[in-house]
Amino acid sequence: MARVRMRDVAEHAGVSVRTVSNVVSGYEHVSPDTRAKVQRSLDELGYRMDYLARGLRSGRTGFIALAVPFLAEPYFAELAQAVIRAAGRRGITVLVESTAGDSGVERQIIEGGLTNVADGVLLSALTLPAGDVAAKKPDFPLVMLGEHSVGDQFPRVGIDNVAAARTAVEHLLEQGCRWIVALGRNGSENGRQRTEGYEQAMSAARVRRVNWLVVPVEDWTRDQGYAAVRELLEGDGPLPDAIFAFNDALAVGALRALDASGVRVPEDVAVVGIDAIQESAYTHPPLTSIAPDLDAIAERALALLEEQIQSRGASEEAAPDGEAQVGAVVAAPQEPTPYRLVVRESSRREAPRE
Amino acid sequence: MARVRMRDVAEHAGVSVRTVSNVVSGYEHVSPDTRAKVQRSLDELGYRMDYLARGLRSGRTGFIALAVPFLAEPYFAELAQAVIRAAGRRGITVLVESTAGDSGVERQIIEGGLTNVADGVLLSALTLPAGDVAAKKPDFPLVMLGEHSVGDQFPRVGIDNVAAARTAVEHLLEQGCRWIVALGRNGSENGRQRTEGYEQAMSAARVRRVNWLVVPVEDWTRDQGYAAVRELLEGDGPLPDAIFAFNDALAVGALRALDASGVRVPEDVAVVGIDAIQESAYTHPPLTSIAPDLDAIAERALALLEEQIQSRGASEEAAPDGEAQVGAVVAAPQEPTPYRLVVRESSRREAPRE
DNA sequence: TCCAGGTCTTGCATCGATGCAAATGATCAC
DNA sequence: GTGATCATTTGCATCGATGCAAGACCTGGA
Repeated sequence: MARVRMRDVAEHAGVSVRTVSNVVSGYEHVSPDTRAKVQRSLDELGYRMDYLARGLRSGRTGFIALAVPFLAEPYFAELAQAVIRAAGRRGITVLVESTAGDSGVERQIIEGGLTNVADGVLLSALTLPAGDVAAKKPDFPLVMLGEHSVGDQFPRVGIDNVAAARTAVEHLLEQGCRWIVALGRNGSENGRQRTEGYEQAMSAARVRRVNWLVVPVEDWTRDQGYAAVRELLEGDGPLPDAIFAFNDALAVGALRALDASGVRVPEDVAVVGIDAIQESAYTHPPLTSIAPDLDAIAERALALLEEQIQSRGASEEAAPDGEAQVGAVVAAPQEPTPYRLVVRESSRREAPRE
Repeated sequence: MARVRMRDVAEHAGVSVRTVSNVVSGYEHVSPDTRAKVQRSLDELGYRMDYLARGLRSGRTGFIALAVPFLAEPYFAELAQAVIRAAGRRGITVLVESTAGDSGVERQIIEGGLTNVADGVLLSALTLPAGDVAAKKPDFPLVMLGEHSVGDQFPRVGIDNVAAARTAVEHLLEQGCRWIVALGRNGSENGRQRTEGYEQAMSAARVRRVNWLVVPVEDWTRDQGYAAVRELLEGDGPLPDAIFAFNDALAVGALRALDASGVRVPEDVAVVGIDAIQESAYTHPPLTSIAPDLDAIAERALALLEEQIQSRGASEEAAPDGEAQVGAVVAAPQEPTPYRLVVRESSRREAPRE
């Protein structure tokens, strides 16, 4: 059974190929009779659109690419799920790429490796050096997820990392914690911002500098969190009051390390994370975290991307060989998406210690 | 900057379009001179292949689709990651679909909704009724992941669910457990098989029937595991010895419920899961689980799929309007992929109780 | 009766690449 | 010198759909 093409349907129904196309695409000026007749042939032969051919001719494929560093990291998996769901509502199919934190792949994407397969790209960059994005000036629709895009050349969707970190730390301070360790500083922009939020909150609360501590890690993974806290516990000094982990994976690792050493949470050390991944409701004890609104992120990212996709179509008409004007269209800076503080046991203290 | 096409490169290099194509695709009979010249133009103009056009003409896109029920479920996320990695090694790009456990979407995929965008499909079906797959006889390359494909019409890759369940239960028996609850029976084929493995092990160990218990759930999620165990604990009877959860998500929920009720693991109740998701190494206590070899699954699934893809190309030549012969090509039943038992604290008993 | 203005339908060119087979040119054996 | 062989390069048709614009047909008003 070879493929059924529009031509086959057209012959079967006794109309032209173009008319079949009109029926399929829902063109309005088709007589009810013709439409019914064609529809019958369509069903009978089991016609299915060849998306490649349509994409080639029309310049739109109905696909977008989503690039995340590690799909196996819960946060990205949940983000991907949200994007896929939101895209489904818009009739868009998502092509998921895993860049594996390799800036080579990320760069390739920036340079348009997926253009004309995907109408646009959602990029959750991890390692990409700031300069690269700026330098490349991609000429296709692109929206950054999570990270501040340096120089704000492209729209970016995500929470305010500084504010989110500040909220988390303020919560710990409200619980009476005074000696709070920030866990997770690394080379990323995101890490820098969350560190800044931590410092703002500590500073505003007039916590003495000797009680500030920023612990570096390589990746934001459970095992790095575990290893870092393990090391912290092996020192002979007194324990901190609380740990603010830059994401939940680190927090999960921290909880495990504390548990293994018999440190009580939250009585001895309170813990807070960011992301509110599903797992965080099931840790021991359940983890307090900052919950970004993933659906809102996905929705807005797609809206922005579609905006770019449409304006691109238009601008290419207007200026066949002009400069890349994509960025300009969406010059308006985006407000950060909302987040919530989800308070669970890991940070709840009956009566502040101090 | 409009797109650079082969034609542009050809003009720039002073050769024919076909020669450019030959250089790009690595055709061997191209003189070094020409190749170098074309390559220079390619680089200079920044040529990038239009995959749609190539796919349309050649019938191969270099994409495969991976359909999983919930991408946000760690097991599927990790599976997807493994598939993406393995595909990357073969120069294949993966299109991830989330069927959301909706058999409508699954059926659509079976019926070929993605054909000629994807060269083949890897389907991890969840809800799809047995009959559907059998009835539809898809005429495109398809490999099932995880589930036994009913009637074995298509190749299927995955562990032996019965044996894996048996291994898990045998481990509990070896630890001295006698009253083991199986948690997770539901409508799925997978659930049936794991129940069977449980029964085989219990039966072989001559455990009294009164100590058998299979607890049903709707989905294999943390909250279902939590709710089911919660209910179990609220009964006034004595506690079971152990819980065998059909997957790690259920086990995580179970652990949380036990923890919340002050039941000690493994002293009071031992717990074992299946999947060995990354999270399972960080639970309280760390969870014993069955670890399928995801890389092996991904590798083999891709190998089988490529085999089908190639043989399809061939068979279409041979029999332009013949029946779907895809299934026949891979008639040889597949051996299950390997798995390991990963023993952690949740099931380790110093001295058996009984 | 004729034309304007609308609906409905169609043919042809085209998107950017590759399959096919033939043309060109070089090399070699006889 | 001549035909055969092989490497190299090319032109043309084609994959399956849509953009475009014109053609066919119908209606109602002058």
